[in-house]
Amino acid sequence: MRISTAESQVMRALWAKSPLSAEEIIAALPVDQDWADATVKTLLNRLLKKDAIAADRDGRRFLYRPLVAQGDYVHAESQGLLDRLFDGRLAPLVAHFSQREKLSDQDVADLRRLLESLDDDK
Amino acid sequence: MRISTAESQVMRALWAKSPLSAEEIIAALPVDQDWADATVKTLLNRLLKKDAIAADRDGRRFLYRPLVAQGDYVHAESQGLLDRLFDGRLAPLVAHFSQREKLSDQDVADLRRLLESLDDDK
DNA sequence: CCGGATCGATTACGGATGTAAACGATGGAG
DNA sequence: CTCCATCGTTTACATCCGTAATCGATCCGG
Repeated sequence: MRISTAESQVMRALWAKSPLSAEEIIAALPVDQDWADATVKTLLNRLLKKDAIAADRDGRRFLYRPLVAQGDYVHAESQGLLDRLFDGRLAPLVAHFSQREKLSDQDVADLRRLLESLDDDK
Repeated sequence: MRISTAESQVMRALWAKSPLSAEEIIAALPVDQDWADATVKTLLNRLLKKDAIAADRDGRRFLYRPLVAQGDYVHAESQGLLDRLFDGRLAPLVAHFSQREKLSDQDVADLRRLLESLDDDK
């Protein structure tokens, strides 16, 4: 059962902090993403139906929490993109970005550190 | 106007080689992706309507060629994923992969080379 | 010159998605 | 006790997507 992009915004909020009430989730969404409350309610219900989240009653309201691990979702999505666009491999994606948008110094530094830590493992 | 995942398979074929006739495109699609001919025709028409490709008459048939540059598409998709899942930054994605599936030696080597070439630019 | 094969164009159709209003239960204010 | 505000639930609806059948024009073999 797939999590759509709109739904992923809700998951995002829950992955950042949970459990949260519907109201809190609405508040936690990016400002530029201004959905009607009803819209978020719909997304919550769809996620419930997909067993991507669970709801625990807390008085008259519910507190929601993720059932799908962020890592699993992120991995599936990322791998899907790599498969579709980069023959499933990571380096070409990084290469792509290094040519288009210059990588930020921050990114380069992070990547460098990452590779070093890989060395250490060996 | 967005290019869907199914449509992107067709684009993939055209980016690899163009112009191609519908028949050639069908042949060029991955074997595991066995669509009815009619399906590919539909996708071609949708892509035409979206101005993602163009068709030039060649006798009784058409030869199709991409109008959208592969780089542009790839960039939009990739950036979208990064924005949705990694706060728009690249390093966290790489970090993610380095934790889950071990990066292949190939990938690591490629990344290392990439970073070195970035150094050279400076 | 005719009928079948072949193209592209048109139409179909169920399910997912984005977006949201309407409805029904219920708890709290007065 | 009653009525409104507030939740979650149900229903709505246009569009997109995946998948494909059908239709109409046209070319080729006989």
